[in-house]
Order: sequence, then structure tokens, then C-alpha cells
Amino acid sequence: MYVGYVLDKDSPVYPGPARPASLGLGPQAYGPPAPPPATPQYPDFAGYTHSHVESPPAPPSAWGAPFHAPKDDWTAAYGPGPAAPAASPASLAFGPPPDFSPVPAPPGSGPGLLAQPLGGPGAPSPPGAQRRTPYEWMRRSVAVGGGGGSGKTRTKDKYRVVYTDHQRLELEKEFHYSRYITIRRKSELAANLGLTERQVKIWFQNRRAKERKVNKKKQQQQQPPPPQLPPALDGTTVAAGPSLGVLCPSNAGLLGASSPMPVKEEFLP
DNA sequence: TTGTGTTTTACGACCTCC
DNA sequence: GGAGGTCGTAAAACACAA
Repeated sequence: MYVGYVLDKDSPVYPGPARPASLGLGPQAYGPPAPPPATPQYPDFAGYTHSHVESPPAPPSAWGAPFHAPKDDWTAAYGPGPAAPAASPASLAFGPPPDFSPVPAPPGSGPGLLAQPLGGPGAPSPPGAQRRTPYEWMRRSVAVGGGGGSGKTRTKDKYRVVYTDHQRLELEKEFHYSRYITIRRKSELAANLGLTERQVKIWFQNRRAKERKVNKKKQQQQQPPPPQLPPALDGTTVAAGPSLGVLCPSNAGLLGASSPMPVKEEFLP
């Protein structure tokens, strides 16, 4: 049964795209260690319930300071949420509580983040409204029965499943806490989300790959392509002209300390 | 409705570390 | 040798323009 897909097609409860064009998770949000800002690094997820029973793992050097928010604080602030559909009565509780209070939205900017409960009946949006917020998919919770809630998308075995919004939400939360999941957390997360540890591991791998891809794209966007030199009419090589530093003054900024965007260590020469 | 581009799962190859 | 990392890729799911 592919309940998720069916619901997706038939139910008007979750209008809009199932996935955001972008999660809005720019690299600036989790770049190299930087002085902690006054505001949370991840306002999107600041209000999520997230209880951890272990101390934060030491992430690789590239992921340092931005992840300073202890999960215990989150738990204390919001309390444990309801267990996942397939959740075992473990010590962890995932998912926003029913009375989850999202991040308040700026005045006049519409509902706050996750203002509408996940998959709740009160989650309608104006008909036809294009609400391409990065959190659209979070509202489109399609809980598939029982064991895990992953909706198979293929009758022939299962080539790939589409994770429910709840699963992805929890995975994202974990990812924003740490790019690299610990063995223990992986096991807990897998048990609570009804996924296998392998799925969790692969999800994190893919998520990191996605992040690198986004970072790379943004880096390329900030680095304008070199100007096209017109070919010489006589076939000779066109004079090099001004130095690269002159042609691409922005490159110097990218390489220097004044770079507007932090560059992860792995991308540094 | 259809074609096309993007995103999301999943895997294999290869590498590093313990 | 096993676990887990990146990298590249396949293919389903999805969004959107024509």
C-alpha cells in the first residue's frame, strides 16, 4: 500500500508542493566555526522538540560552534513530543507536541514556522495558494500505517521509499544538531522512526552530499565566470591582458579573510 | 497532458581509520 | 577486516512550464 502517495494525490489537506525547492538551509547557517550570533543559527528548527540523553558528539572541525545549542535545552523548553507512529517506548520522543508552538513569525509575515500542525486537519491553506515556504513539506505529513510509515513507491520489492515528513523532520533536526550522527543516536533514531540504521546512515550521507552541493553552488555563484576573450582574427593567441587579479577582483575576496561567505575547511585549498 | 529539470532514496566503488 | 566516510550514479518522486 502506498498510502503516502495516495494521500498526496487525493487529499486536498496538503496543498502545494511536497518538497521545497530549497530548505533554505544556506551554508552560512552551518559554516566554519564562527562567533555565536545573537540569534539561533537555525531559527527554523529552534522550536523543535529534541531530547538527547547524551552529550553532543564532537563533530568534525568544519562543524563547530554553530551547533552549540544543547538539546537538553530544547527538551526543557518544549517538553517531549509524542512518539512516532512506530516509536518504541524508548527514552526519546520525536515530533512536535500537539501544542507545539512554532517560531513566531514576524508581524505581517503570515503564520510562523510550522504554524499549522503536522498533517492535522487544521492544516489547510488557501486554495490554490502557492506557499513555497521551506517548511511546506513539514506540513504534509503522510503517516503510513504502523511500521515505519515509509510509503513504498514501487510494487516490485522496494526500489526506494519516500520518507514521511515526520521522518524527514526528525532526521533534519538531528542533522542540524550534528552533521555526523553517533552510533547510539543512529540506533535510537532508527528505532523511533521505524527506519533501519542503514537508512539513517545513508540519509545522513546523502544529506551531507546535498549540503556540499549547495555550498559548492553558492560558492560558484559568488565567483563570476571569467570573461570570454574574443579569438584573435589572425589565429594568434589573444594577449592575456590584465592579470587575473584585475579581471576577477572578487576572487581575491573569496580567498581572503574578507570573504562574505565562510568557506568550509574541506573546500579550502 | 506531457516533457523536462530537480530532489530524494539507495547503492557500489574506493578510501581512511581503528 | 569491518565500519563509515566521500563520490558518482541510478531511478523514483516531484514541480513546473509549455
